[in-house]
Amino acid sequence: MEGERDEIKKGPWKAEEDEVLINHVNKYGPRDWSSIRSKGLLQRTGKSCRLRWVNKLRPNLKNGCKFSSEEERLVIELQAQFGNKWARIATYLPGRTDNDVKNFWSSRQKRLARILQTPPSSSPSSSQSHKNPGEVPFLHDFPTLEVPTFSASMEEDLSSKSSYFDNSEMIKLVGLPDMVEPNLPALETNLFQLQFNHADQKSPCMESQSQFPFPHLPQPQPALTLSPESQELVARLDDPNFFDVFGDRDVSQELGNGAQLPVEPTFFELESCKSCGKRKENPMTPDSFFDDFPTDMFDHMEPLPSPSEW
DNA sequence: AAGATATTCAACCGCAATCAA
DNA sequence: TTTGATTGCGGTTGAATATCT
Repeated sequence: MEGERDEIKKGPWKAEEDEVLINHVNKYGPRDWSSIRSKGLLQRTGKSCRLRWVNKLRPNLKNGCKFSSEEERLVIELQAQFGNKWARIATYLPGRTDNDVKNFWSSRQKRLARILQTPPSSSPSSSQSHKNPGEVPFLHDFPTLEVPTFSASMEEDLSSKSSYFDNSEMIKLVGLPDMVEPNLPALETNLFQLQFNHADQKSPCMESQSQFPFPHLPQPQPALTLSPESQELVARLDDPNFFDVFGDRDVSQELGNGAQLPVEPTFFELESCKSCGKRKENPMTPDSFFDDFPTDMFDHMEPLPSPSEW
């Protein structure tokens, strides 16, 4: 039985603990984390101390500040390039930690998964409204496929997301039964790249939104090629019927209000970070481009042909 | 107003790399 | 060279909060 003095404290940090940690860093610098406990300053592990410092106490952190559109774009591009190398990606985002990036990506993936998932027909009490009840369910009833061979970059991308999507989940999300490369994140990345390329060419809005200097990114790898099926899917972005793939749900509700067409760069409203902590009060700020489709763009869509005809 | 559901985010864990003795 | 300690990273969890019905 160890005395209370030797017990390791876990859980949320108190202000007093933060203070002790900050004092330690001021004295000795951000190192020797284990000595904090060995000196009896805190009952936290060195690991915990380091994490606290890196994620919350370090100066110049954008704590509580939602990712700007520029940051979102960067994360998406960098993730496509580096995979889930959050620490590396975070180095491109001043004031953001690997944990921030990781959390951003994780919640984003969950949201996408939810959006792309067809509501189970067995849940009529689902919170989704149904404008066209009984319409073609797009994303279910597909057989679970083995993950096929990908290009190198795609393999990495896919394997690195194993915790987010298992194979069958991935297939479901992509919803392309005979798609050779059922890689949603990669596909999404391509969609984004299309958008941003589009924006760069057509709109001055994006420029005006780049209000702070981000490092120049290495060129995205051309290995992110899509299968013909994927390319067709991407090409359908300009097709007003494209989002019929979401089936009969009232997607617009899920996608949020104030949305605009993705090809118009104005869908990214750069959120000010000056008053961090108010982020919830800016519903116009998108988390992803999916949030920025117009709420009524799904109102006049016709069902796509059955996926088997794609 | 209340319960259900979704989202966010802080913090933990395990593992690997690095360092120092 | 080995070994134990430390550090860093990515994945995961769960509580708090927000949103929806």
